[in-house]
Order: sequence, then C-alpha cells, then structure tokens
Amino acid sequence: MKLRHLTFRLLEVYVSVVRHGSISEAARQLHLTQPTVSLQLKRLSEAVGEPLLEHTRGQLHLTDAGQVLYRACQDMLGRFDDLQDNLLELKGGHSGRFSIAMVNTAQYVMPRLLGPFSQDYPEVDVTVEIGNREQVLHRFHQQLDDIYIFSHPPSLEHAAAARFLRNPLIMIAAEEHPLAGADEISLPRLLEERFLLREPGSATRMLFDSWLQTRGLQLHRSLQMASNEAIRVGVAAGMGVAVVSQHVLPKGLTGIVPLQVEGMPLESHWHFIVRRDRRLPYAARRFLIHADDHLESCLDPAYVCHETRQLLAQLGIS
Amino acid sequence: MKLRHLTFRLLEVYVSVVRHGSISEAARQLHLTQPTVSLQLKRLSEAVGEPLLEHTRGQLHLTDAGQVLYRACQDMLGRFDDLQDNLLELKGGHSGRFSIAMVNTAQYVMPRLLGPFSQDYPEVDVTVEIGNREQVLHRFHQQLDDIYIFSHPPSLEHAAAARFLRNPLIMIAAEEHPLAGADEISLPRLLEERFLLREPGSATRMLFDSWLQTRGLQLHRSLQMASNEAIRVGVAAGMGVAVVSQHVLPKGLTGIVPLQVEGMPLESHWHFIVRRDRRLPYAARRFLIHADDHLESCLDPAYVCHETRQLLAQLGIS
DNA sequence: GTAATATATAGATAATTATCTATGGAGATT
DNA sequence: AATCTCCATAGATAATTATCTATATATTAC
Repeated sequence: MKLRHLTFRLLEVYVSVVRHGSISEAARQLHLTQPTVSLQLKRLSEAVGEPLLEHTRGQLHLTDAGQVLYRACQDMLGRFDDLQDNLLELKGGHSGRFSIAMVNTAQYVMPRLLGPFSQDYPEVDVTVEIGNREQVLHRFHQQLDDIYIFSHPPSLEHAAAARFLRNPLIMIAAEEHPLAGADEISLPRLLEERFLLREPGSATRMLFDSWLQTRGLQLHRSLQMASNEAIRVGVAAGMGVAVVSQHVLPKGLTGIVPLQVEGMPLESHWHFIVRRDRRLPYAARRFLIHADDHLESCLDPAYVCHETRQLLAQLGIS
Repeated sequence: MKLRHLTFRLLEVYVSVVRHGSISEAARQLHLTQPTVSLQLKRLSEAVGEPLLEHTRGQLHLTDAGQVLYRACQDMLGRFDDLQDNLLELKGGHSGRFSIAMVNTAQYVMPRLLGPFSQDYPEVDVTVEIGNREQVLHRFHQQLDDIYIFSHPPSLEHAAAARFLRNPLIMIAAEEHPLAGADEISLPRLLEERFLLREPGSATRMLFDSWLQTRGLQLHRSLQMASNEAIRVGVAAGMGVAVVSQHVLPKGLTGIVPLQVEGMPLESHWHFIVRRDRRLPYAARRFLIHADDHLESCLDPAYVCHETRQLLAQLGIS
C-alpha cells in the first residue's frame, strides 16, 4: 500500500460511509454526488489493495480489512483533531469543542456542571443536544456526540459509563390529594390511583415498571404524557400521581408534595457515557475532569459520586 | 487548518527534515531537489498557519507549533505503519474472523479441526452455528456464514463443495435385538423392523430413502425423533433400528451394535461448502488450508480425503 | 574577499486528486 | 410489470499536489 495514495479526504469519506451505512446517505451528508463517493471508496480500496465493504441483502458490511482500516482512519482523523486543539492552545488559552447529548430530565442537572466549566474555559464550544431516551440512544448509535447523559443507562455495545450523581425517583401528588399526608402508603393502596407517566422507554418509567415487577405488581390506571412539565402540571391539578426524578422539582414548588411510599425513593444515578470505540476530544476530557473536580461545589454533596476518573483511566486517559 | 491541505507526503517530508536537521540533507535522503523540500515545508507551514522551523546560527529548531506538529506526524505515520502490519496479518489469515455453520451431526467432527486451528491461530475469531439441515440451508441462502458443513450437500446455486471426510452411515440395533448377531441381513428382512429416524430433510434420512428407492424398496414402519441423541436412546431401549452416522457413536458405547446389512455402510462424505459469489475472508481461507493440512493428524486417516485445495483453486485462491 | 553551502523564491510542467453529469444494472417496493 | 432507490462505471473537467530547473540571497569557511 502506497502512503501517498492515501489522503485525509479519502479517510473522511470512508468514515462517513461506514457511519451512515450507505454511500448515498454519506454523499448527502458530505454534499457530494453519489458517484463521487462511490469512486472515492474505489480509490481507497485500490490503495489498500483489499475489498473494504460488501453488500449483503442491501446491508453494508465491513470486511476484516475494512474494519481494520476504519479503526485506523478514526485514529488518524482523531489525531488531526487533537493537533488542531493543540495548535489552538498554543495560540492562546484553551479552546476546542465537544458535543453532549442528554435525556430531557438531565437539563435540570447538567447546567450546574456545564455553567462553571464554560466560565473556566470560555473558548470551548459546547453543543448540547436534549431529547427523550430513544432520541439520545439513536444519537449514540449514530456516534453524533462525544458524551451522553442517561439516568438509567441502557446496556450498550462500545459504551463506557460512570455514575456521577444519585437521581432518586420519588412519588408525587397534589397537596390536596387524599394520600398527601399519609405515612407509609402501601403499594396496593397506591396502585389504586391513576398514574401520569412518560412514554414507554423513558428511564423513569422503565425503572418504576421493573421495580413493580419485582414485587409482583403492575399499573392499572395510567395516563401517558409527553413531557415532565406536563406531568407536573397534571399532578398539581389533581389528575393523578407520578414517579419523577427529584431533580425536576424545583425548591419552593408549591401545590405538589412527595408521598411517603414503602420502598421509595427509587435509587438511580446519572451517568456520563462515552463510546469506547471513538476518540474523546481534548475538550470533552477536560470537561469530564473539571466535572469530577467540581461535583461537590456545583451539586448537592450528599448525592455525588466519583467514578469519572475510573472511566477516564479505563479509556487510557489520565 | 484545512484537513485536505494536509497530505501524508507533506508529513513524511517534514519528519525527514526534522530528523536530519537540514533541508538539503533531507532532500538528498528523499531523492528530491532542495527547492522541492523547501517548498513542501512552506506549504505545510501555510496549511498549519504557523511557522514550524527557525534557523538560529545555521541550526534548525522547531517552534512550539513545529514541535506539536512533529509529534502528531509521528503518531499518524506510525498509525499508518500499524495499519499496514494489520493488513498483512489479515492477508496471512493470522487475524480476522469467519463464521461456520454446520448440521447437528458435524459437531462431533468439526471440533477436531477447529480446536487445533484455534490453537495455531488464537487471534482468529470463529463463530460456530449449529442447526438441522433446513436451518443451515436457510443460513446458506441468507449468506450468513462463510463456510457450511454438510454431509450430503444439497445441489445449491453458487455453491462450491469439497469432501474432506468419509461419513459412513451404519445400521444399528440394541445388543439384544434378534438381528444383532446375524450375518448379511437381507433388506426385505430388515424392513420388517421399525425404523427410528430424523425429520424429513435430514441428510441421513434422505440418503437412506434414496438408497432404498434405487433398490425399489421403501420403509413401512418408522418413528420420527427429534435428535440423534433420542434415536440412540430409543435404539438402546429396543424401540427399533436406525441408520446413523458412525460419528455419532462414541467409542466404547455399550448396548448398541452395528448390524451387518447387505450394501452397508452407506457412503457419504462431510463437505466444506462455500459460496462462489461471496468473498471468502482470509481467516476462513486459512482455516480451510489448515484443515486440509491436518486432516490425518486430527481425524482417522482412513476416512479423510483431500479436495479442499481443489476447492480453493476453483475459487482462485492458492 | 572569494568560494562553498544552505535556503527561499520564481516559473513551469506532469501527475494526481476530487468532483461533476450521464447512464446502466440490480434489487426492493408497489 | 413498473417504478424507485442504490450503486458502479464512463467520460470529462477543475483544482491541487509534487516535482523540476534557474537563480538570488545569506551565511560560513578559508
């Protein structure tokens, strides 16, 4: 294989095709025509001297050589990104950029970490993507971001996770609700109420469903709502009860109270998740380090946990 | 800095200049003219947007940017070298992966080939799929695997086959069976017995059925069973006789004896089957070569046959 | 002061890369 | 069977890269 026949452009195009699983889709993303991308792949394959891709029933697959090349491309392109960051640092201070995707509820938590970080590193550009669980999972699979925030992380191939904050789930009702002042409400009694909850697949719902299942119970009366905000408004209006992350209740909120239910709050944790198979940009690493160093000062110290350094060590980052 | 303005050639030239400490010397080493190298450095510097080198009293020094770039160049060029090594390993079949699907009975045979191969090539990942004949055929049509093992290969479009081991089919009965000690049992006599057999479509049954048909005969009393294990247990219990692959009878098995029947054992062979219309991974090629080279040492030499090299030659692989 | 060596710039050319449009074949969908 | 989508190939063009020779300038050695 001739080094001079390999260009960074070819590597970029290749990585895009693999990531999108389609030559046509990669062409659209790169603003090239489909024959251009097809020809670039051909040139790359010729430079390597091996087939890189194969189509089986319309599905794009990497050959072994294609897999090996893909990893090498990611490493080289990632090293170029590092180089750029290093050069920017030389020019003046710390800069760079990274992207972070989080489930809806995390938007109540993450600004307390991102805010101080942006103050300490004003030149770093942070892109924040917020969505429901399914949307964030999709972004994870498409490798669109550098860091992912889940409260109940799925079991993901290529994922490395670190808990950083407890995320207790509590039961809430309106102040005037019959169960509002009761002690130790039993689960059978509770399940007589109507439950307001998010779409299937949301972490809170999944955790609550599985918790009920371990007790041989399940919900009878429920109403699905599209956002936590809608749930809060509905609970306050007496439409029912709900399990929510304690984070979504601002301090001083009136009209809503937590219920005393056996076995609650449910313990879950906020996690930082990164892909093992993808290079973590300098700025993202810096953020994770900064976050780990400032958990106590930015969040309630009783709720924090420090696994982020382990995560970075796992990735070979110190 | 524009990625596309950076080429591997520029990186090579730069590393050479730094290493030799002189543009003229690097030019000599690279078999280029001095103005060429000077211009390449200029283009690189322009691409980076920073001076990279400075001359102090005739001595070449790297600027900070030059230092940062030098390290990045070494990493990227080093990663290219690794890539080449990886590709060479793949081509030699020393690493990579392949998938092999086999009919149930083959699991008594194939470990004796796969085990030594995995010991000799620990870096190769082998996926083994086991199923009945229909399932393996389905996988063949879906192009899910690289190698298929059948004892009685179907006539398949796009298939190339090579026999590697005789697979004699014998008639068995319980030790106490009336025919157990008889010489040269006639077929009419034999067909008075109840036959335990697998589902329609299994190789053994197909072969036996077609063998009977060539003699103008057919089964009268039969009992279908779901596995060879169940057949063996049934035979030992005196439920009837059965045609089985000799392989499924472990040495030293008691309670079951082969019957002396005219025309038996039936000759069949284990086959390696690959798709002509699909590229065979290097690791799979390496396995077939290794298997062909080790048939005598891994299996009973009296039963092996060497057609695998012909198969590979047919596929244009030497 | 002169010669030798190293480096930068100018002008030029060949080779290569990157991209387009046009079009045909294959497979999937309707 | 017709249509749509995806991919590969052909032909073409623009842009860029890589290299040359010629030559000027600066520095060092003698």
